Amino acid sequence: MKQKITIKTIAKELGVSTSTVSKALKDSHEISKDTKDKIQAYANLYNYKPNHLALQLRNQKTKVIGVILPKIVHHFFSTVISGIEDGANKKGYNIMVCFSNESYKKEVETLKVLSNGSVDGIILSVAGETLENKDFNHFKGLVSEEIPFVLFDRVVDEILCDKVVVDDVGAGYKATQHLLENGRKNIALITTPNHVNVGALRRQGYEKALIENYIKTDKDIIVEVDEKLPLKPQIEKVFDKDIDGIFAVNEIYAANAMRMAKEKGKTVPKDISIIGFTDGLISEYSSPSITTIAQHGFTMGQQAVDLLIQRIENETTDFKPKKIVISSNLKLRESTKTL
Amino acid sequence: MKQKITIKTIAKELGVSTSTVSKALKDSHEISKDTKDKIQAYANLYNYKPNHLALQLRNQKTKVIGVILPKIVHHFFSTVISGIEDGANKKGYNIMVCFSNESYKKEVETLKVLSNGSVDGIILSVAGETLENKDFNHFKGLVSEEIPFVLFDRVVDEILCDKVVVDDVGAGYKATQHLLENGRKNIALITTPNHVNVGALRRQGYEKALIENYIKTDKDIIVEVDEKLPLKPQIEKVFDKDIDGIFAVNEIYAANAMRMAKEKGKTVPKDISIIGFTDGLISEYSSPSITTIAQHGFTMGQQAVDLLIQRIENETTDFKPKKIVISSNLKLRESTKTL
DNA sequence: TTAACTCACGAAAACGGTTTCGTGTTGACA
DNA sequence: TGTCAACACGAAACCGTTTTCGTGAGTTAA
Repeated sequence: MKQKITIKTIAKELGVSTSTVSKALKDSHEISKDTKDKIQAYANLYNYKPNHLALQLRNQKTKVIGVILPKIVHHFFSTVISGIEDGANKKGYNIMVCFSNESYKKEVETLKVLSNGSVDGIILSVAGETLENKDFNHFKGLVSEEIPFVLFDRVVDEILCDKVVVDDVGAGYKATQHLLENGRKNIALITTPNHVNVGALRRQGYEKALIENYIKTDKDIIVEVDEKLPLKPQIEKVFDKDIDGIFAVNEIYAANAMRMAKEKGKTVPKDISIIGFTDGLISEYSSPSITTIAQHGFTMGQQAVDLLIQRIENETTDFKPKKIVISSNLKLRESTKTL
Repeated sequence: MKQKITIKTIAKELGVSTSTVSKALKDSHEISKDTKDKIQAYANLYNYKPNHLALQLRNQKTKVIGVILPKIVHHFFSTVISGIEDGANKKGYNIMVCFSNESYKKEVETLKVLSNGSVDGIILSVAGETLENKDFNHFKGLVSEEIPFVLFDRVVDEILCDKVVVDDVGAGYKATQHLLENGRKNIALITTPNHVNVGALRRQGYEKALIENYIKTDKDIIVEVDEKLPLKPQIEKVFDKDIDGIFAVNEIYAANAMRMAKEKGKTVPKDISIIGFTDGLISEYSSPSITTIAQHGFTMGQQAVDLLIQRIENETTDFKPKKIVISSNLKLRESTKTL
């Protein structure tokens, strides 16, 4: 890289002190117009840019926000990033994005790297493996160092920090209720293992809706997908039973359920209604298109970053963690159309 | 944030100089075992972490790579990010991700922010508006400052820097050829306006294949989609003509074409074959699933970051820009199945 | 006994800025 | 003519770390 021009070079060239240059560039009243003009002209000519690192060191802040996600090639998470970036940008922050790839080890390492002063605060959604392990010491460390820290979507209740989540129970309830209102009685649930808390919460909503409608939950039509095994046979299982509705806790499961329905000679939504989660492109473009719960990822990202920046800038007097619950809503499409 | 422990605090507490602390923490032979033990124990106890900013300032390098993309909620781009992050991580770099949102102005601003020393190098895919404007001065500025800079996918030939692209012409050719081999004769093209160079290149491949097969290109069955107008009617237009194949230059266009085919009472792939671009989830989960050109975004990201890091670390003797062409390949699915 | 050498550590500069606190020179006013 | 304020600028400290170059004390060999 070319040798960058610094305040020192300008000072030397123009025979003034660095303080004068610094002040002149900030248009300080302390400096005479003549000198200011001369310095500013020189700076412009040589395209002077203040070195960000030096400023960061002096100001003890980086104006950078660290974001750690389990994965990126995923509609919901990329939408959230988009919201975070938008919110951050409006307040003059940049974002540094890292991925845990659902791995506990990588999450710990990444957190360590980011917490050494590279960023002013961190936004994170917990890796799958970490949720499984239930080892949250790395988060506790962060909190005790008082580094501003916001969890979103996949959160851990026992960590005392700001959080942004969707109303997963309510969403599961709404989805199931919608199927029930469509006259469906035997509603299968395709969900994640219980340690993934969002899955567990959505399941609670599902069960709540069933109970309110005096329907017994039937373990045989509930699948807890094991991500390590092939998806298809696991989903196929529920089709052995007599079902007329499916609630899947994410888009991929929903799309696969739909495909399986077709293979089994069932028509959607005539024979069977399907509802998914996450309003992604698959749901929109599949045919029939899939009714889903919209998660408002963009909003979540914005809210998360707003919370974080509040912590960063307020030198908060109020230490009580805040929790924002984003309400989700149903996006009606063809897969649950009443005939 | 809690007051961080620094080398200075340690030095003061232990009554030694900062240089001694620094050396002790690096296990320097200059320091006696006793002193080292004492200092290291203290550092561990108080969880000392060296301040990254100070190191960056001293070493004049950040170990951070800036990435600027037109958008993120997009399968291809998120895949590329994933590849970049992977490659960067392996070499000990982090990535700072920003978005131009297809806007020229934001691209210029973001570039300015990143080029003030916050990053060691930049990877970028050009914003749509910039391609339209053809104003590339901000890139030229970067290059003349000799900041390591890699363009990918949406590149500008006149900028002298490393580049990573897919073989768009070849891909367009392969796609069209495949349709021709399926016995299709009247192949529509749904593409972007010509200023988006990837669209233009894919079109070249399309035309080349037609010419080689002695088929006249018919302007009436080529749509240049205007992103500012609703997509559907623009696609509908080609269905007025007698077509039996469609090559769409991206996934969204392909999915919409498929939907329109259905609306028009045409069966895919019996009446009409459809082929898309970008191997995303829509193509995989649509039904019938859509044959596409796989773009290998992950590989592109890795290659781009490898090129960049070479530039950053080699203090390159060889100033000649490199261009890597990633060859794409056909992913056969149902939408072009021969019956 | 003295020169030479090793050991263990400290002082200071450097990275690129900002900011506080002088300070020498004017000019105005009593 | 003496006093004081305003003006325009510079010196130096500071942010946290690394690194070069001393340097004093102790040890060894001549």
